[in-house]
Amino acid sequence: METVSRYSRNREAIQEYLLGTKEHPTADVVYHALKAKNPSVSLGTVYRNLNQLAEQGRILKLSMDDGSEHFDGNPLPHHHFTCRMCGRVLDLDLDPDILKDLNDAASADFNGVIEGHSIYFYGLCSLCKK
Amino acid sequence: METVSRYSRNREAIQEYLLGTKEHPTADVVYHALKAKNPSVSLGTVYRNLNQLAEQGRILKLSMDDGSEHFDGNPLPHHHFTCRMCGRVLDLDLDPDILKDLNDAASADFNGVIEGHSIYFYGLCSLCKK
DNA sequence: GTGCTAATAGGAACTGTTATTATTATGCCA
DNA sequence: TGGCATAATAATAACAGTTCCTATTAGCAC
Repeated sequence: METVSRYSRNREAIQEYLLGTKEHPTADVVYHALKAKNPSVSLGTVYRNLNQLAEQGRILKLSMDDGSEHFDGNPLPHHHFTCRMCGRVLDLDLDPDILKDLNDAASADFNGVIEGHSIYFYGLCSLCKK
Repeated sequence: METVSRYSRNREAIQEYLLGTKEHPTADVVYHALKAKNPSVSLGTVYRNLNQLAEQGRILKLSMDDGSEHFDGNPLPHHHFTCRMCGRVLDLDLDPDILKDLNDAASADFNGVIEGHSIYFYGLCSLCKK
């Protein structure tokens, strides 16, 4: 079921929007942002393109602990933090050595193949800790 | 909004079911298992009690990467692995030292308070890797 | 340009979850 | 023990987020 993907103004706009923000918006937020510039976009289009971009590895899809999905314009492996007060999602970089140790430790007495992991940190962000 | 929780046959049955399985079922799976013994249970009751048990820390609620929620009768901190072929969720124990390093590394240049983390490993389980 | 097909808008349909309501059951206290 | 306040329940309606469907529009190879 391989489909060739043609140019699409909406898909471009979605990726641009994600690249231009440090936030990690939900599909709905992206939808409203796009709608501000082009009122005729459809929510279905936003979902289709977000998922397509994520499948192609051009953006990241984050499944948060509360079940909601957020999107991240930075496809490079990195980690995330969610504030339990305000719900904001922030980037968080980790020492690569730690991560290697982590996969090694997980593989230690596990009988399958560990290909990767997702880590979500939680707590209070700098604003909410006051 | 504190409510005292009384005894409930259904809640007991739900917890017993979770304790008696090594699987990590979804609410729906729990619902069908309970229904087999008592056809009059309602899906709403299952959700209410699963959430209540999770809030009380008597079970764990797992938000998987695909957005689905699974429940785990073992409330002690441990980690999970999801097979990308069959979708099964398995337990996975990690060296506590690694985890301490992980939180320390995350706290290093972060301005808020890191209270904890969830880690989800993925790959192929022992059955699917063949 | 013509023709093929991906992308689209709009809305219906679907899924998982929560809220509502009337009823039943638990457990305290006289 | 019986009465009472209220938690728990079953059934179902409502809801949110997401996917699916159909007719139409737009990229792009020729």
